[in-house]
Amino acid sequence: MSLEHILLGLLREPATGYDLKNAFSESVRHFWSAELSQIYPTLKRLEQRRMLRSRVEPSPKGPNRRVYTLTDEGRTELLRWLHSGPAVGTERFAYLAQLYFMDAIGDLRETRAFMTALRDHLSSWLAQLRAVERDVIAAYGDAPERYGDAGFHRFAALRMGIHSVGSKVAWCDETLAAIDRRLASAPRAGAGSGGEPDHRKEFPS
Amino acid sequence: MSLEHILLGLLREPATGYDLKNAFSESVRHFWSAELSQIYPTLKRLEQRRMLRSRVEPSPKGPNRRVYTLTDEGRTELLRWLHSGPAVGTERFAYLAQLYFMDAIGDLRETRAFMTALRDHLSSWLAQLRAVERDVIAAYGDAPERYGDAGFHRFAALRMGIHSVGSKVAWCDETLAAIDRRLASAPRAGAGSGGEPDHRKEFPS
DNA sequence: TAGGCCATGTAATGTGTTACATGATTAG
DNA sequence: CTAATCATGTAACACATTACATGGCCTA
Repeated sequence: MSLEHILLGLLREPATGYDLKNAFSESVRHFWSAELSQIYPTLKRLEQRRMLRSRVEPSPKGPNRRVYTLTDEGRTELLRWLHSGPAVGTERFAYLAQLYFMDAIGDLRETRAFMTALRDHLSSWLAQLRAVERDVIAAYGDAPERYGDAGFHRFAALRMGIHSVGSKVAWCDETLAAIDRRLASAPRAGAGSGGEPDHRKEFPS
Repeated sequence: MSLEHILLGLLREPATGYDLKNAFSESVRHFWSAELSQIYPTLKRLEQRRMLRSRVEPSPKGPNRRVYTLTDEGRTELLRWLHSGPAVGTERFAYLAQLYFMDAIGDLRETRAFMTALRDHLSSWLAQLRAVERDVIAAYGDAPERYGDAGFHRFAALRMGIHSVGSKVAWCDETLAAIDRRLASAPRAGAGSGGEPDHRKEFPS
């Protein structure tokens, strides 16, 4: 399970469940999401397995806080995960599944609306990522190989987002252009004039 | 749940659980994965909700087969899903999480090995996608706007994979180059010479 | 005084994975 | 005769989402 490992990674500095939730909203959300109601039981489980230890402290604001810290076992498990090679092959793209089956609607203008909405979403995401990049470069310079270790790794992850989301925006534009050409030649509904490449055995993504 | 909707999409033609599993291995696997042990109960559930109907038939090879077909309710639900706008915001990238925390190892050569393995994986994936694209173009021409409706949508999904995976390979190369520059200036382990941009509030992906 | 943030959790339900269990037919 | 493919499923467990439940402190 990756959530456990992400929590171990974040807990290299002690934190409460609530703090960790904020870390998700701030930075981690771009590659993983989790709710408090998932974080709390997961922390408890990790403590039972002795990967974390916790103590209750009074809070300056609000109720007592339970602060978790990483144990040696936890640190070992984190390193084991990091050494286990890239965790690939679990990606899921619900919106691609929708597009893949969207011929069922039988009206390409619906596909066009879908792709436009997707493009909007992706391009605002890209704008956010570029803004972060701009801030980081302004603060630390444009040579990430001279950043600190944590900064170097995080900048690399940020760059992947920029590459990947950017390429998807480009794909939306390409696809919208193809849709418009298709609509121009057959403004109503569906079937193009060519053969039906029901390449069901082959795939997208 | 998207698996349910994907099954409804595939069941525009009648099929058995086993057939559907094969559809996953052949085409759907590039944006979703599912095991038989998940498919069978999901089909049963969909039948209970009257979105599918099934009948048992003798099989030419092997045991009897239970063939599922879409009902009107099922078709309606499929269309509802397709009309509900792009399902975004649920993407999870476990390997980015690993990279993000990989400074914990304290040896950049480990990061280099990780990125190399990731690059290998992604570029063989890309090669597969390009091979499919080549076959489709050979069979149906290079103008997808003249494909049939299903083919047009599936080709669009394929193109997203090519854009997206291709951009990730480029990102691996960029990152490996940065790692090598960094290793050249500080061959041992960790800390670069610049500041420590622990931009924990900022993020990747 | 109303709403937001701090801070904790549980319960119910839904979704997904891994392992187990069975057995016929067919191709090598 | 052996392995792959066809074909069905259950059981146990792991993971995730949504809704519920509580309550103090601070700011507008």
